[in-house]
Amino acid sequence: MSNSLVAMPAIPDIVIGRLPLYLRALIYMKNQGQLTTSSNELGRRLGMSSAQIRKDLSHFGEFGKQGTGYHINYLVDQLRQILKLDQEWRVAVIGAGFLGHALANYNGFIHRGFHISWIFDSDITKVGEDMGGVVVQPMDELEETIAREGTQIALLAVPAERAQAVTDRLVKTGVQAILNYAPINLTVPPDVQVGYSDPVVQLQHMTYYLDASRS
Amino acid sequence: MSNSLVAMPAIPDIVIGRLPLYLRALIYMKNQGQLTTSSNELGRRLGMSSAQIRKDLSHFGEFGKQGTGYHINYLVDQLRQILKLDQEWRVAVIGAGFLGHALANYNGFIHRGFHISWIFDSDITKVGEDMGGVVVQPMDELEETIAREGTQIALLAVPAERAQAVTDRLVKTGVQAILNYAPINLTVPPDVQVGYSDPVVQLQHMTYYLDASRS
DNA sequence: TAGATTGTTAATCGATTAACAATC
DNA sequence: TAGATTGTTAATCGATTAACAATC
Repeated sequence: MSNSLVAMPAIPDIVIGRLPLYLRALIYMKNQGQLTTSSNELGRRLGMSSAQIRKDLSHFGEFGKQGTGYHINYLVDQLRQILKLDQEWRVAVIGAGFLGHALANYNGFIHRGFHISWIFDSDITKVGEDMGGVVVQPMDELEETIAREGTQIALLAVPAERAQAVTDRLVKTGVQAILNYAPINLTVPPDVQVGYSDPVVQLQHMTYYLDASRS
Repeated sequence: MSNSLVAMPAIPDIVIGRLPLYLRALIYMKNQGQLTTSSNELGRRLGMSSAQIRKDLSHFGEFGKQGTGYHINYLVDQLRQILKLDQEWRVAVIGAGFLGHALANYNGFIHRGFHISWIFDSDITKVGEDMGGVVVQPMDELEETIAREGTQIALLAVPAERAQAVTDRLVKTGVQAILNYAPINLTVPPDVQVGYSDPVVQLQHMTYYLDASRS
Protein backbone atom coordinates (compact mmCIF):
# COMPACT_ATOMS: atom_id res chain seq x y z
CA MET A 1 0.00 0.00 0.00
CA SER A 2 1.31 3.42 -0.92
CA ASN A 3 1.07 6.49 1.24
CA SER A 4 -2.30 6.25 2.91
CA LEU A 5 -1.87 9.51 4.77
CA VAL A 6 -2.17 11.62 1.66
CA ALA A 7 -5.60 11.94 0.13
CA MET A 8 -5.26 10.36 -3.29
CA PRO A 9 -7.94 11.64 -5.63
CA ALA A 10 -9.46 8.89 -7.72
CA ILE A 11 -8.46 8.91 -11.35
CA PRO A 12 -11.35 10.18 -13.47
CA ASP A 13 -13.40 7.43 -15.09
CA ILE A 14 -13.27 9.23 -18.40
CA VAL A 15 -9.49 8.77 -18.33
CA ILE A 16 -9.82 5.05 -17.58
CA GLY A 17 -12.18 4.76 -20.51
CA ARG A 18 -9.55 6.09 -22.91
CA LEU A 19 -6.78 3.75 -21.84
CA PRO A 20 -8.17 0.77 -23.80
CA LEU A 21 -8.16 2.96 -26.91
CA TYR A 22 -4.53 3.88 -26.36
CA LEU A 23 -3.74 0.23 -25.81
CA ARG A 24 -5.54 -0.82 -28.97
CA ALA A 25 -3.74 1.76 -31.09
CA LEU A 26 -0.36 0.88 -29.57
CA ILE A 27 -0.83 -2.83 -30.26
CA TYR A 28 -1.79 -1.95 -33.81
CA MET A 29 1.43 0.04 -34.28
CA LYS A 30 3.41 -2.71 -32.62
CA ASN A 31 1.97 -5.23 -35.07
CA GLN A 32 3.07 -2.92 -37.86
CA GLY A 33 6.61 -3.34 -36.61
CA GLN A 34 6.84 0.07 -35.00
CA LEU A 35 9.00 0.33 -31.87
CA THR A 36 8.36 3.82 -30.55
CA THR A 37 5.68 6.48 -30.80
CA SER A 38 4.90 9.93 -29.45
CA SER A 39 1.86 11.52 -27.85
CA ASN A 40 1.59 13.49 -31.05
CA GLU A 41 1.38 10.50 -33.34
CA LEU A 42 -0.98 8.65 -31.03
CA GLY A 43 -3.19 11.70 -30.83
CA ARG A 44 -3.32 12.06 -34.58
CA ARG A 45 -4.36 8.44 -34.92
CA LEU A 46 -7.09 8.69 -32.32
CA GLY A 47 -8.30 12.17 -33.12
CA MET A 48 -7.38 13.72 -29.81
CA SER A 49 -4.80 16.21 -28.57
CA SER A 50 -1.32 15.10 -27.58
CA ALA A 51 -1.71 17.05 -24.35
CA GLN A 52 -4.66 14.92 -23.37
CA ILE A 53 -2.74 11.72 -23.90
CA ARG A 54 0.24 12.92 -21.88
CA LYS A 55 -2.04 14.16 -19.12
CA ASP A 56 -3.96 10.88 -19.01
CA LEU A 57 -0.79 8.82 -18.78
CA SER A 58 0.67 11.13 -16.14
CA HIS A 59 -1.96 9.89 -13.70
CA PHE A 60 -0.16 6.57 -13.58
CA GLY A 61 3.52 7.39 -13.90
CA GLU A 62 6.19 8.54 -16.31
CA PHE A 63 6.37 6.22 -19.27
CA GLY A 64 8.13 8.32 -21.90
CA LYS A 65 11.42 10.07 -22.58
CA GLN A 66 11.87 13.65 -23.68
CA GLY A 67 12.96 13.86 -27.27
CA THR A 68 12.12 10.28 -28.18
CA GLY A 69 8.61 9.55 -26.92
CA TYR A 70 7.38 6.15 -25.75
CA HIS A 71 8.65 2.64 -26.25
CA ILE A 72 5.56 0.87 -27.52
CA ASN A 73 6.29 -2.46 -25.87
CA TYR A 74 6.88 -0.87 -22.51
CA LEU A 75 3.79 1.32 -22.65
CA VAL A 76 1.66 -1.63 -23.75
CA ASP A 77 2.88 -3.61 -20.76
CA GLN A 78 2.19 -0.76 -18.39
CA LEU A 79 -1.32 -0.17 -19.71
CA ARG A 80 -2.06 -3.87 -19.47
CA GLN A 81 -1.02 -3.84 -15.84
CA ILE A 82 -3.03 -0.72 -15.06
CA LEU A 83 -6.14 -2.20 -16.64
CA LYS A 84 -5.54 -5.55 -14.89
CA LEU A 85 -5.14 -7.34 -18.17
CA ASP A 86 -2.11 -9.28 -17.00
CA GLN A 87 -4.41 -12.14 -16.09
CA GLU A 88 -7.15 -14.10 -17.76
CA TRP A 89 -10.72 -13.17 -16.92
CA ARG A 90 -13.45 -15.79 -16.93
CA VAL A 91 -16.48 -14.75 -18.93
CA ALA A 92 -19.93 -16.26 -19.30
CA VAL A 93 -22.39 -15.47 -22.06
CA ILE A 94 -26.01 -15.43 -20.98
CA GLY A 95 -28.44 -16.10 -23.80
CA ALA A 96 -27.68 -18.30 -26.79
CA GLY A 97 -29.62 -16.44 -29.45
CA PHE A 98 -27.98 -14.99 -32.54
CA LEU A 99 -26.06 -12.46 -30.48
CA GLY A 100 -24.89 -14.95 -27.86
CA HIS A 101 -23.82 -17.16 -30.72
CA ALA A 102 -21.80 -14.35 -32.26
CA LEU A 103 -20.17 -13.49 -28.94
CA ALA A 104 -19.23 -17.10 -28.23
CA ASN A 105 -17.66 -17.36 -31.67
CA TYR A 106 -15.81 -14.05 -31.62
CA ASN A 107 -12.11 -14.78 -31.56
CA GLY A 108 -11.17 -11.29 -30.41
CA PHE A 109 -11.78 -12.20 -26.77
CA ILE A 110 -9.35 -14.95 -25.99
CA HIS A 111 -6.17 -13.35 -27.26
CA ARG A 112 -7.00 -10.20 -25.35
CA GLY A 113 -7.35 -12.04 -22.08
CA PHE A 114 -11.05 -12.84 -21.86
CA HIS A 115 -11.90 -16.51 -21.76
CA ILE A 116 -15.49 -17.42 -22.55
CA SER A 117 -16.08 -20.52 -20.52
CA TRP A 118 -19.83 -20.81 -20.53
CA ILE A 119 -22.94 -19.96 -22.44
CA PHE A 120 -26.34 -20.34 -20.84
CA ASP A 121 -29.82 -20.50 -22.25
CA SER A 122 -33.24 -21.19 -20.81
CA ASP A 123 -34.36 -22.98 -23.98
CA ILE A 124 -33.65 -26.64 -23.23
CA THR A 125 -33.64 -27.50 -26.92
CA LYS A 126 -30.46 -25.44 -27.24
CA VAL A 127 -28.71 -27.04 -24.29
CA GLY A 128 -25.80 -29.20 -25.38
CA GLU A 129 -25.32 -27.33 -28.65
CA ASP A 130 -21.74 -26.33 -29.44
CA MET A 131 -21.15 -22.63 -30.01
CA GLY A 132 -17.60 -21.65 -30.82
CA GLY A 133 -16.21 -24.46 -28.72
CA VAL A 134 -18.50 -23.68 -25.79
CA VAL A 135 -21.43 -25.95 -25.02
CA VAL A 136 -24.77 -24.38 -24.13
CA GLN A 137 -25.66 -24.93 -20.47
CA PRO A 138 -29.14 -24.92 -18.96
CA MET A 139 -30.10 -21.66 -17.28
CA ASP A 140 -30.96 -23.62 -14.13
CA GLU A 141 -27.30 -24.27 -13.54
CA LEU A 142 -26.27 -20.61 -13.80
CA GLU A 143 -25.60 -20.05 -10.09
CA GLU A 144 -23.86 -23.33 -9.45
CA THR A 145 -21.54 -23.10 -12.45
CA ILE A 146 -20.63 -19.44 -12.02
CA ALA A 147 -19.94 -19.82 -8.32
CA ARG A 148 -17.89 -22.97 -8.83
CA GLU A 149 -15.79 -21.57 -11.67
CA GLY A 150 -15.44 -18.10 -10.21
CA THR A 151 -16.71 -16.45 -13.37
CA GLN A 152 -16.11 -12.73 -12.96
CA ILE A 153 -17.72 -11.23 -16.05
CA ALA A 154 -21.03 -11.79 -17.84
CA LEU A 155 -22.09 -10.81 -21.34
CA LEU A 156 -25.82 -10.39 -21.07
CA ALA A 157 -27.60 -11.23 -24.32
CA VAL A 158 -31.12 -12.05 -23.14
CA PRO A 159 -34.38 -10.31 -24.05
CA ALA A 160 -34.94 -6.95 -22.31
CA GLU A 161 -37.82 -8.36 -20.26
CA ARG A 162 -35.51 -10.82 -18.56
CA ALA A 163 -32.36 -8.73 -18.28
CA GLN A 164 -32.95 -7.33 -14.78
CA ALA A 165 -34.00 -10.67 -13.30
CA VAL A 166 -30.96 -12.42 -14.74
CA THR A 167 -28.77 -9.56 -13.56
CA ASP A 168 -30.02 -10.02 -10.01
CA ARG A 169 -29.07 -13.69 -10.16
CA LEU A 170 -25.63 -12.89 -11.59
CA VAL A 171 -24.92 -10.30 -8.93
CA LYS A 172 -26.04 -12.59 -6.14
CA THR A 173 -23.70 -15.27 -7.45
CA GLY A 174 -20.68 -12.96 -7.39
CA VAL A 175 -20.27 -11.70 -10.94
CA GLN A 176 -18.36 -8.42 -10.78
CA ALA A 177 -18.99 -6.96 -14.22
CA ILE A 178 -21.82 -7.18 -16.73
CA LEU A 179 -21.79 -6.04 -20.33
CA ASN A 180 -25.46 -5.61 -21.11
CA TYR A 181 -26.69 -5.98 -24.68
CA ALA A 182 -30.36 -5.67 -23.79
CA PRO A 183 -31.95 -2.27 -24.47
CA ILE A 184 -32.71 -1.52 -20.85
CA ASN A 185 -31.06 0.21 -17.92
CA LEU A 186 -29.91 -2.18 -15.20
CA THR A 187 -29.90 -1.62 -11.46
CA VAL A 188 -26.93 -3.13 -9.64
CA PRO A 189 -25.07 -2.59 -6.35
CA PRO A 190 -22.28 0.00 -6.50
CA ASP A 191 -19.50 -2.59 -6.47
CA VAL A 192 -20.72 -4.19 -9.69
CA GLN A 193 -19.63 -2.69 -13.01
CA VAL A 194 -22.09 -2.38 -15.86
CA GLY A 195 -21.36 -1.56 -19.47
CA TYR A 196 -24.01 -1.02 -22.12
CA SER A 197 -24.15 -1.94 -25.75
CA ASP A 198 -27.34 -0.99 -27.53
CA PRO A 199 -26.80 -0.38 -31.24
CA VAL A 200 -30.09 1.49 -31.52
CA VAL A 201 -28.99 4.01 -28.89
CA GLN A 202 -25.81 4.59 -30.89
CA LEU A 203 -27.70 4.95 -34.15
CA GLN A 204 -30.16 7.39 -32.59
CA HIS A 205 -27.25 9.49 -31.41
CA MET A 206 -25.89 9.66 -34.94
CA THR A 207 -29.18 10.39 -36.72
CA TYR A 208 -29.36 13.71 -34.90
CA TYR A 209 -26.48 14.87 -37.08
CA LEU A 210 -27.67 13.35 -40.33
CA ASP A 211 -29.15 15.25 -43.17
CA ALA A 212 -32.58 13.76 -43.62
CA SER A 213 -32.89 15.28 -47.07
CA ARG A 214 -29.82 13.57 -48.48
CA SER A 215 -31.14 10.60 -50.42
CA MET B 1 -34.72 28.83 -40.76
CA SER B 2 -34.79 30.44 -37.33
CA ASN B 3 -33.00 33.63 -36.41
CA SER B 4 -29.74 33.49 -38.26
CA LEU B 5 -28.54 36.80 -36.85
CA VAL B 6 -28.08 35.47 -33.34
CA ALA B 7 -25.15 33.16 -32.75
CA MET B 8 -26.72 29.84 -31.78
CA PRO B 9 -24.26 27.75 -29.85
CA ALA B 10 -24.35 24.12 -30.89
CA ILE B 11 -25.94 21.78 -28.41
CA PRO B 12 -23.24 19.73 -26.67
CA ASP B 13 -22.76 16.28 -28.15
CA ILE B 14 -22.82 14.78 -24.70
CA VAL B 15 -26.40 16.04 -24.35
CA ILE B 16 -27.39 14.53 -27.70
CA GLY B 17 -25.93 11.23 -26.53
CA ARG B 18 -28.26 11.14 -23.53
CA LEU B 19 -31.47 11.81 -25.45
CA PRO B 20 -31.74 8.21 -26.74
CA LEU B 21 -31.49 7.01 -23.12
CA TYR B 22 -34.30 9.32 -22.08
CA LEU B 23 -36.32 8.12 -25.03
CA ARG B 24 -35.72 4.47 -24.20
CA ALA B 25 -36.75 4.93 -20.58
CA LEU B 26 -39.83 6.93 -21.56
CA ILE B 27 -40.99 4.27 -24.01
CA TYR B 28 -40.46 1.67 -21.30
CA MET B 29 -42.68 3.61 -18.91
CA LYS B 30 -45.22 4.18 -21.64
CA ASN B 31 -45.36 0.45 -22.29
CA GLN B 32 -46.00 -0.03 -18.58
CA GLY B 33 -49.11 2.06 -19.02
CA GLN B 34 -47.70 5.18 -17.39
CA LEU B 35 -48.94 8.52 -18.74
CA THR B 36 -46.75 11.11 -17.05
CA THR B 37 -43.36 11.28 -15.39
CA SER B 38 -41.05 13.81 -13.77
CA SER B 39 -37.40 14.69 -14.16
CA ASN B 40 -37.00 13.21 -10.71
CA GLU B 41 -38.41 9.81 -11.59
CA LEU B 42 -36.56 9.67 -14.88
CA GLY B 43 -33.34 10.58 -13.13
CA ARG B 44 -33.80 7.86 -10.54
CA ARG B 45 -34.33 5.29 -13.26
CA LEU B 46 -31.28 6.35 -15.22
CA GLY B 47 -29.00 7.11 -12.32
CA MET B 48 -28.58 10.78 -13.02
CA SER B 49 -29.72 14.03 -11.45
CA SER B 50 -33.09 15.55 -12.21
CA ALA B 51 -31.36 18.86 -12.84
CA GLN B 52 -29.33 17.34 -15.64
CA ILE B 53 -32.42 16.00 -17.35
CA ARG B 54 -34.24 19.31 -17.13
CA LYS B 55 -31.18 21.16 -18.36
CA ASP B 56 -30.70 18.79 -21.27
CA LEU B 57 -34.31 19.10 -22.37
CA SER B 58 -34.24 22.88 -21.99
CA HIS B 59 -31.86 23.08 -24.96
CA PHE B 60 -34.76 22.10 -27.19
CA GLY B 61 -37.80 23.71 -25.67
CA GLU B 62 -40.24 23.52 -22.77
CA PHE B 63 -41.86 20.13 -22.65
CA GLY B 64 -43.16 19.93 -19.10
CA LYS B 65 -45.58 21.60 -16.73
CA GLN B 66 -44.83 22.83 -13.24
CA GLY B 67 -46.40 20.66 -10.64
CA THR B 68 -47.20 17.76 -12.93
CA GLY B 69 -44.07 16.97 -14.92
CA TYR B 70 -44.06 15.60 -18.46
CA HIS B 71 -46.66 13.84 -20.57
CA ILE B 72 -44.79 10.76 -21.71
CA ASN B 73 -46.43 10.53 -25.12
CA TYR B 74 -45.70 14.14 -25.90
CA LEU B 75 -42.10 13.99 -24.75
CA VAL B 76 -41.51 10.79 -26.70
CA ASP B 77 -42.82 12.47 -29.83
CA GLN B 78 -40.63 15.50 -29.29
CA LEU B 79 -37.49 13.46 -28.68
CA ARG B 80 -38.21 11.40 -31.78
CA GLN B 81 -38.45 14.56 -33.82
CA ILE B 82 -35.29 16.02 -32.34
CA LEU B 83 -33.35 12.83 -33.07
CA LYS B 84 -34.84 12.65 -36.59
CA LEU B 85 -36.54 9.36 -35.81
CA ASP B 86 -39.80 10.41 -37.43
CA GLN B 87 -38.66 8.72 -40.60
CA GLU B 88 -37.26 5.35 -41.55
CA TRP B 89 -33.52 5.09 -42.05
CA ARG B 90 -32.05 2.65 -44.55
CA VAL B 91 -29.31 0.51 -43.10
CA ALA B 92 -26.86 -1.92 -44.68
CA VAL B 93 -24.87 -4.55 -42.82
CA ILE B 94 -21.38 -5.11 -44.18
CA GLY B 95 -19.99 -8.52 -43.37
CA ALA B 96 -22.10 -11.65 -43.04
CA GLY B 97 -20.15 -13.45 -40.33
CA PHE B 98 -21.66 -14.39 -36.99
CA LEU B 99 -22.02 -10.75 -35.98
CA GLY B 100 -23.51 -9.63 -39.28
CA HIS B 101 -25.90 -12.54 -38.99
CA ALA B 102 -26.93 -11.46 -35.48
CA LEU B 103 -27.42 -7.85 -36.61
CA ALA B 104 -29.53 -8.85 -39.60
CA ASN B 105 -31.71 -10.98 -37.34
CA TYR B 106 -32.09 -8.48 -34.52
CA ASN B 107 -35.70 -7.38 -34.40
CA GLY B 108 -34.96 -4.31 -32.30
CA PHE B 109 -34.08 -2.28 -35.38
CA ILE B 110 -37.18 -2.19 -37.49
CA HIS B 111 -39.67 -1.08 -34.86
CA ARG B 112 -37.33 1.70 -33.84
CA GLY B 113 -37.11 3.07 -37.34
CA PHE B 114 -34.04 1.40 -38.79
CA HIS B 115 -34.66 -0.78 -41.78
CA ILE B 116 -31.94 -3.25 -42.66
CA SER B 117 -32.22 -3.58 -46.39
CA TRP B 118 -28.94 -5.18 -47.31
CA ILE B 119 -26.19 -7.41 -46.08
CA PHE B 120 -22.95 -7.70 -48.03
CA ASP B 121 -20.14 -10.21 -47.94
CA SER B 122 -17.06 -10.82 -50.04
CA ASP B 123 -17.36 -14.58 -49.61
CA ILE B 124 -19.26 -15.67 -52.72
CA THR B 125 -20.32 -18.92 -51.07
CA LYS B 126 -22.44 -16.84 -48.68
CA VAL B 127 -24.08 -14.76 -51.41
CA GLY B 128 -27.75 -15.59 -51.78
CA GLU B 129 -28.08 -16.90 -48.23
CA ASP B 130 -31.08 -15.59 -46.30
CA MET B 131 -30.29 -13.84 -43.04
CA GLY B 132 -33.25 -12.58 -41.09
CA GLY B 133 -35.18 -11.94 -44.28
CA VAL B 134 -32.27 -10.18 -45.96
CA VAL B 135 -30.35 -11.93 -48.72
CA VAL B 136 -26.57 -11.72 -48.74
CA GLN B 137 -25.28 -9.57 -51.61
CA PRO B 138 -21.86 -9.79 -53.23
CA MET B 139 -19.41 -7.16 -51.98
CA ASP B 140 -18.78 -6.15 -55.61
CA GLU B 141 -22.23 -4.62 -55.76
CA LEU B 142 -21.78 -2.49 -52.63
CA GLU B 143 -21.45 0.85 -54.40
CA GLU B 144 -24.16 0.30 -56.95
CA THR B 145 -26.75 -0.95 -54.46
CA ILE B 146 -26.07 1.65 -51.78
CA ALA B 147 -26.12 4.52 -54.25
CA ARG B 148 -29.28 3.27 -55.92
CA GLU B 149 -31.19 2.69 -52.69
CA GLY B 150 -29.87 5.74 -50.89
CA THR B 151 -28.70 3.72 -47.90
CA GLN B 152 -27.72 6.23 -45.22
CA ILE B 153 -26.28 4.05 -42.47
CA ALA B 154 -23.85 1.12 -42.42
CA LEU B 155 -23.20 -1.43 -39.70
CA LEU B 156 -19.61 -2.44 -40.27
CA ALA B 157 -18.95 -6.03 -39.21
CA VAL B 158 -15.90 -6.94 -41.25
CA PRO B 159 -12.44 -7.96 -39.99
CA ALA B 160 -10.30 -5.11 -38.65
CA GLU B 161 -7.84 -5.42 -41.55
CA ARG B 162 -10.56 -4.54 -44.03
CA ALA B 163 -12.53 -2.00 -42.01
CA GLN B 164 -10.79 1.15 -43.26
CA ALA B 165 -10.85 0.11 -46.92
CA VAL B 166 -14.55 -0.73 -46.75
CA THR B 167 -15.18 2.52 -44.89
CA ASP B 168 -13.56 4.48 -47.70
CA ARG B 169 -15.87 2.80 -50.19
CA LEU B 170 -18.93 3.49 -48.04
CA VAL B 171 -18.06 7.13 -47.61
CA LYS B 172 -17.40 7.60 -51.30
CA THR B 173 -20.80 6.11 -52.06
CA GLY B 174 -22.61 8.53 -49.77
CA VAL B 175 -23.19 6.67 -46.51
CA GLN B 176 -23.61 9.26 -43.77
CA ALA B 177 -23.13 7.19 -40.64
CA ILE B 178 -21.14 4.08 -39.77
CA LEU B 179 -21.41 1.96 -36.67
CA ASN B 180 -18.08 0.17 -36.56
CA TYR B 181 -17.81 -3.19 -34.83
CA ALA B 182 -14.21 -3.79 -35.87
CA PRO B 183 -11.58 -3.12 -33.19
CA ILE B 184 -9.92 -0.28 -35.01
CA ASN B 185 -10.17 3.48 -35.23
CA LEU B 186 -11.60 4.72 -38.51
CA THR B 187 -10.68 7.84 -40.42
CA VAL B 188 -13.59 9.59 -42.14
CA PRO B 189 -14.42 13.07 -43.42
CA PRO B 190 -15.97 15.40 -40.81
CA ASP B 191 -19.46 15.15 -42.27
CA VAL B 192 -19.61 11.40 -41.70
CA GLN B 193 -20.67 10.10 -38.28
CA VAL B 194 -18.87 7.15 -36.74
CA GLY B 195 -19.89 5.13 -33.72
CA TYR B 196 -17.80 2.39 -32.16
CA SER B 197 -18.74 -0.90 -30.62
CA ASP B 198 -15.82 -2.99 -29.41
CA PRO B 199 -16.80 -5.25 -26.53
CA VAL B 200 -13.16 -5.75 -25.57
CA VAL B 201 -12.68 -2.02 -25.09
CA GLN B 202 -15.69 -1.98 -22.80
CA LEU B 203 -14.49 -5.00 -20.85
CA GLN B 204 -11.03 -3.48 -20.45
CA HIS B 205 -12.61 -0.35 -19.05
CA MET B 206 -14.44 -2.41 -16.44
CA THR B 207 -11.55 -4.65 -15.41
CA TYR B 208 -9.75 -1.59 -14.06
CA TYR B 209 -12.31 -1.51 -11.27
CA LEU B 210 -12.46 -5.24 -10.63
CA ASP B 211 -10.95 -6.96 -7.68
CA ALA B 212 -8.52 -9.43 -9.19
CA SER B 213 -8.31 -11.35 -5.93
CA ARG B 214 -12.01 -12.09 -5.70
CA SER B 215 -12.73 -15.67 -6.70
C1' DT C 1 24.71 20.88 -30.30
C1' DA C 2 19.94 21.41 -32.27
C1' DG C 3 15.65 19.37 -32.47
C1' DA C 4 12.14 16.81 -30.43
C1' DT C 5 9.16 15.56 -26.95
C1' DT C 6 8.12 14.73 -22.31
C1' DG C 7 5.53 15.78 -17.74
C1' DT C 8 3.37 19.49 -15.47
C1' DT C 9 1.40 23.92 -14.52
C1' DA C 10 -1.95 27.35 -14.93
C1' DA C 11 -5.51 29.11 -17.74
C1' DT C 12 -9.42 28.14 -20.21
C1' DC C 13 -13.25 25.95 -21.32
C1' DG C 14 -17.34 23.25 -20.57
C1' DA C 15 -20.56 20.42 -17.83
C1' DT C 16 -23.07 19.57 -13.64
C1' DT C 17 -25.55 20.90 -9.72
C1' DA C 18 -27.97 23.51 -6.20
C1' DA C 19 -31.27 26.68 -5.53
C1' DC C 20 -35.43 29.09 -6.42
C1' DA C 21 -39.00 31.99 -8.58
C1' DA C 22 -42.75 30.82 -11.35
C1' DT C 23 -46.77 28.31 -11.76
C1' DC C 24 -49.59 24.23 -12.53
C1' DT D 1 -54.87 26.67 -1.20
C1' DA D 2 -50.73 23.55 -0.45
C1' DG D 3 -47.68 20.66 -2.69
C1' DA D 4 -45.12 19.51 -6.57
C1' DT D 5 -42.25 20.31 -10.24
C1' DT D 6 -40.73 22.98 -13.99
C1' DG D 7 -37.12 25.99 -16.52
C1' DT D 8 -33.31 28.83 -15.54
C1' DT D 9 -29.64 31.13 -13.16
C1' DA D 10 -25.36 31.31 -10.96
C1' DA D 11 -22.03 28.75 -8.54
C1' DT D 12 -19.35 24.83 -8.48
C1' DC D 13 -16.96 21.34 -10.17
C1' DG D 14 -14.16 18.91 -13.49
C1' DA D 15 -11.82 18.24 -17.98
C1' DT D 16 -9.08 20.02 -21.70
C1' DT D 17 -5.57 22.74 -23.61
C1' DA D 18 -1.71 25.83 -24.31
C1' DA D 19 2.61 26.72 -22.94
C1' DC D 20 7.11 25.71 -21.38
C1' DA D 21 11.06 24.24 -18.52
C1' DA D 22 13.45 20.06 -18.40
C1' DT D 23 16.06 16.87 -20.80
C1' DC D 24 16.85 13.05 -23.98
